[in-house]
Amino acid sequence: MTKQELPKAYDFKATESRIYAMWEAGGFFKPHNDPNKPNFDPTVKPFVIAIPPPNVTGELHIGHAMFVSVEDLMTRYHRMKGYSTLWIPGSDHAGIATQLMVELDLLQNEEVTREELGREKFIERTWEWKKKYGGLITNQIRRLGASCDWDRERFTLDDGLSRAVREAFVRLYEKGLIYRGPRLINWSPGLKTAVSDLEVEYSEEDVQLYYFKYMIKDSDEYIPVATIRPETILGDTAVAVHPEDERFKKFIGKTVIVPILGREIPVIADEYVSMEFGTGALKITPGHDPNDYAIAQRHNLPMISMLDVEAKVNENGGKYQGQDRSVARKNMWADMKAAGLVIKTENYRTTIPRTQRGGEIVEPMISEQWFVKIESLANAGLDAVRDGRIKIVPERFEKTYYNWLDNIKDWCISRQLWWGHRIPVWYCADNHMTVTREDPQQCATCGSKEIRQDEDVLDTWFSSGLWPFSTLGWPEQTPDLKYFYPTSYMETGYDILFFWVARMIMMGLEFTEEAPFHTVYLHGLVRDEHGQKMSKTKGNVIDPLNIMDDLGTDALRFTLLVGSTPGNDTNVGVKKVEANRNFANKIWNVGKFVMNAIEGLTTDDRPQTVGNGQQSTVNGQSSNTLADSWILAKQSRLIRNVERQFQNFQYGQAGQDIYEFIWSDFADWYVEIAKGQMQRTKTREQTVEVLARVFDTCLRLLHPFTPFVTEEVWGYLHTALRESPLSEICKDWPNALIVAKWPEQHELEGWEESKVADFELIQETVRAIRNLRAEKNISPAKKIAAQFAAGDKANLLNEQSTVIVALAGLNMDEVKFEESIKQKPEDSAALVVGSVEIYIPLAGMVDVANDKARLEKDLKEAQSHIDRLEKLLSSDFANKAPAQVIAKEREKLDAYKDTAEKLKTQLK
RNA sequence: GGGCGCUUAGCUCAGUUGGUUAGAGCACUUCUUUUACACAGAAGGGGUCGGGGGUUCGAGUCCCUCAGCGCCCA
Repeated sequence: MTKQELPKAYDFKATESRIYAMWEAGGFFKPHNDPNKPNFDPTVKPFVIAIPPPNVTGELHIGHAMFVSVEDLMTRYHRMKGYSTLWIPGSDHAGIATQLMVELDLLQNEEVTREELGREKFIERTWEWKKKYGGLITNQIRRLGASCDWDRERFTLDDGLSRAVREAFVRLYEKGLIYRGPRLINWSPGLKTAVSDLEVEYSEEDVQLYYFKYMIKDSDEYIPVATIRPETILGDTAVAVHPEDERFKKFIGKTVIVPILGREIPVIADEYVSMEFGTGALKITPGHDPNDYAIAQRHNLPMISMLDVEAKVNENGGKYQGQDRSVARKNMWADMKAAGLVIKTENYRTTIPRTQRGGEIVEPMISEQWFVKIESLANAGLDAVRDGRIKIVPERFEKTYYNWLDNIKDWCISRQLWWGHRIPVWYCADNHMTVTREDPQQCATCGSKEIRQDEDVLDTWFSSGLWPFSTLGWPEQTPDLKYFYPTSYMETGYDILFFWVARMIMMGLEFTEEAPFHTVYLHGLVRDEHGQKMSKTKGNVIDPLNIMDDLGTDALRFTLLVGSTPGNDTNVGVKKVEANRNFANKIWNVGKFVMNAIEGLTTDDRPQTVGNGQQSTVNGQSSNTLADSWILAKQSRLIRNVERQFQNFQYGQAGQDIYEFIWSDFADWYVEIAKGQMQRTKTREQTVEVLARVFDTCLRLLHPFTPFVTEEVWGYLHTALRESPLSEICKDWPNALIVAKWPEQHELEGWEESKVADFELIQETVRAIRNLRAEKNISPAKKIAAQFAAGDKANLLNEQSTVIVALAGLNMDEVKFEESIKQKPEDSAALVVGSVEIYIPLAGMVDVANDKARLEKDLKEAQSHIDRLEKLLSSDFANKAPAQVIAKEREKLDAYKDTAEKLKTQLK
């Protein structure tokens, strides 16, 4: 495509997939220094991120778009900085989610259940399903521009990662950190599996509180008890009261009768019981309540399970056996009412535990499960953050992290599922356990060949916890592991700090004796434009795929990255994305302008005086125009700011600053001035050079945010330059922006401040005239006259006359710059900008009263500043503030005084 | 009950070593299709930074306190 044919608007649809394919084919996503290659240099610093693996069953949602945007930004930045950069992609097997999805699929399409199919066949089918649909999410991640090394893609159920899981389990077991036993766990009756504490969510709900009588044995007296779950009376093994409770003290040690069942249980005293809540007496059901479980352990009470795996009443429930827990509740309460044991019911609001998936009520149950002894692991995890080996950004989450690990309980890692890593434990007929890395042929204890493997699989998070090193080949000491581990950043949402980050830290420290990363960066959650959580039922879900279709990937990425701060939630609405689509278009069009400028150059444009002009242009000296110097100084400041912000993880602010510079400084001012400068032979080439260099730097700075449009435009820029008299500029450029060097910071050279100040005076002057034109409704086409009384700024203004004339729409032949004007011109409007007076002759258009009002308004404002500053400078401020700050304020005061004087003269 | 966060222009948000009557995008008003861009340009209106107190020469920015909203943990 030649440049003349470039469309007026940026066409992201025709660009994105082509650019992505170019990057991938070019091998740009791979670390430039690869330990598996012969020319490997171990001294080159790597930068590594392991992707938070999305569920293999998943489809892209806005949360994925967020983490991909942030991680790709980090990756691209470090790649441009010269690190050997590796972003490892992959997905996890998502035990429950995937199994459910395949089960549903089988049921709907073949009317066959998992059980009918059998375990082996079912797993085969799940693998088939994974192969068919597993690529969906990774392709969607590609669409976001993710620059990860797809050759190193991993899946938690891969052979290598499965070996890592096996190794980890056996090591922990051998160390005594894994045990099996009956414990109270969270049971999901629908899924018929244990779930971890973290997979339980609590919701506030309205329920009934049931009051009833616990009859004292051989007596008419009773203890009133309140419960929200009357059916669990079937599993009661005690009634507890507070030891100081005057109402019930006398019953302590006595026996009460379990309603309907007639079992005899003791009345015990425990300080846990709240005298204020309910009736002040508590029924104890250790088999189905965590608090009761703890009390029962203190008092050596028996534990009764009264529910089966489907949450139906079991053989311990007498006549209610076989009834669902909710049915049993109704029947039980009716029977108790008939028996005269019911006192009352009332409405009550409490938190109900529900499963993350499905939302059914979780049943605490005593069950035989596998656990990781967490205390020593947790302590190691705490130390790593406390002593700074791992830094969490933003810092406040360190407190959350400590708090969680300080109170952590043993981790239930077994799941009664089929899809996952099967627990590497075998049992013989005598129940000897054999725990090995390789599948055993016989029992390690008795040699029996009759062995069977444990039916359970491991929690998906168990394998995810190994992710930063299992993906690099652990437990093998592969070249990748040696060079790329520990990884650099762990970037993810704060909502999985516990689920995943903490577990990775614990596992990393345990198995590699190193922190798996030195920095944890947590981003916020994405909400809708009014801060509401996105949900399908609310209908406020933003689908990133639709957004990318409509507005482009760069626009989506920029929206997610800018305007948010680490760890804070971000509101995203289509309006914002549209604004950023416009920004991409701005880049495109500025690019078109710069390329046209380059192509318009011929070797004849090279003035004799410039000679080795390149040098003088970049450092803003000598032959540069004021505008050249100004834009270079501003850009230099931008680079320093962006660098500082990247170091502090202030990506949003960095993006905003770049946006601001490109749009407000470069496009709105420099480009407009460049149009004039390019008309004069003397400045033509240097102007094009500044345009090219500044724009090149802009594209580099912006590339990690909006990779597609910047890569595309930079390609055109590169080509245009190469074929121009300015080809020297791009002699060191690589083939693609993605691997171009990140702009270097330059120290201030001393000239910047005054050039910027001078230019700003020009800007204010232009604005003042434009303002007047707008006020007077002067047609933009009409060139007007102007007279300047500029005092010591007369020279400056005179030098910049072409700029002022062009931007303010003046007629060069009717413009005069003087130090002062003796006679105020008749019939003209007067403006005051700092110490500069401007007279615009407006034959017939002058509205004396109106002008006076405007001048008076200006004077009032200047006067209020003068008053304020005089007060300030006569206060303690003048003694205590730093000299620089005082000087600055004094200068301001002088300027305002000057302005006020000029205004007063006008008003005479 | 403990912890954390938020409260800045009509809306959504920036504002990280405290420096002096606060910025952006969208929305709004007026003008302009000027050969990079109407997914644009120019000009303009709009807030004193939730309330109160304190530290300081100086606070949106630090401290205390109150209120509202949200999140996490128990």
